Amino acid sequence: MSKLPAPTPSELKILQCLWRQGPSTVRSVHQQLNSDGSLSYTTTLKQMQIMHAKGLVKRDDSERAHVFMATSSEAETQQAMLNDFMTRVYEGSASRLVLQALGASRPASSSELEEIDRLVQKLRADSETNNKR
Amino acid sequence: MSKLPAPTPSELKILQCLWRQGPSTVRSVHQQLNSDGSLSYTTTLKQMQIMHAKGLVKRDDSERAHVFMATSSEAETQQAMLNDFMTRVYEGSASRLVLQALGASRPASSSELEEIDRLVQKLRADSETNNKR
DNA sequence: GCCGAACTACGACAATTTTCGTTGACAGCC
DNA sequence: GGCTGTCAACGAAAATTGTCGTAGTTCGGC
Repeated sequence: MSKLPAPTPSELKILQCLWRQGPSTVRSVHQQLNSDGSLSYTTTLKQMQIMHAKGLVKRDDSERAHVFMATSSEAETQQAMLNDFMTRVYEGSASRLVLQALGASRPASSSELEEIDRLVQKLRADSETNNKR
Repeated sequence: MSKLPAPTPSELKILQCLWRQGPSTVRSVHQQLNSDGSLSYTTTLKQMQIMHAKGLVKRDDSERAHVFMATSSEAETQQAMLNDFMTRVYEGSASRLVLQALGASRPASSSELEEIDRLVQKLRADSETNNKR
């Protein structure tokens, strides 16, 4: 499995559309992404052709209007982008990234904090176990 | 205070050098960044000139070898880049970003987890207080 | 007073990203 | 059978990024 390139900002918007909607035609993506009509149809088409050439999307061309779908899941793509970002900006330190993300302007909600708390407890328990033995 | 543009990947490397070393000449940055000598001096110089034009760095040109320093602190820059990344990739959800960062291949160390834990407890306590009143 | 070394400034060039117009194919309708 | 509208493909243009060579300036030593 060869590595996919990181999507550019515009490519990411198209991928997010495909993740929300599932397999879609160019027109469908274009309308979702461009409700204000500021962009031309061929712009979206070209982007998706480039993304297909890069392997970011797969294509079913059995119908006249080709149907595109994302090659990687949203979680996989986010994880790859996050790892790159963490390496570049935080020199690989997940904890510093997390501390700053939690301290950001818009703090997480109560239930979100609970979920994070659960994960942290679990990780701490795991690390305890590994250190003991 | 007008907003600074996000640094590109190479620009970020230069900024990280300036944060580590403090105010530095082009040559100093170039040597730190390019111990293998694969890049030319003028490349680094040009980058830093562009960064100066963008306002990413300030310059003291009272000496012949100009001395550059970062305009924003590392924490401020990281925070801005993180907010942008969070918006673009996670649609603004800090918690989803945090959950994925903690679940990443390289888990945080024990003491780091403790620190995160402390912050989470504090945030939860704060949100309790705010909800009660 | 002149020379060479170190430094900045400027322009150029390739690659990438984002945008769009034009062209050619194809399906349905009258 | 020919017209009309929708679609993919292609080329091209502008902006950004990363790279470098050349030219011009200035300092210290001879």
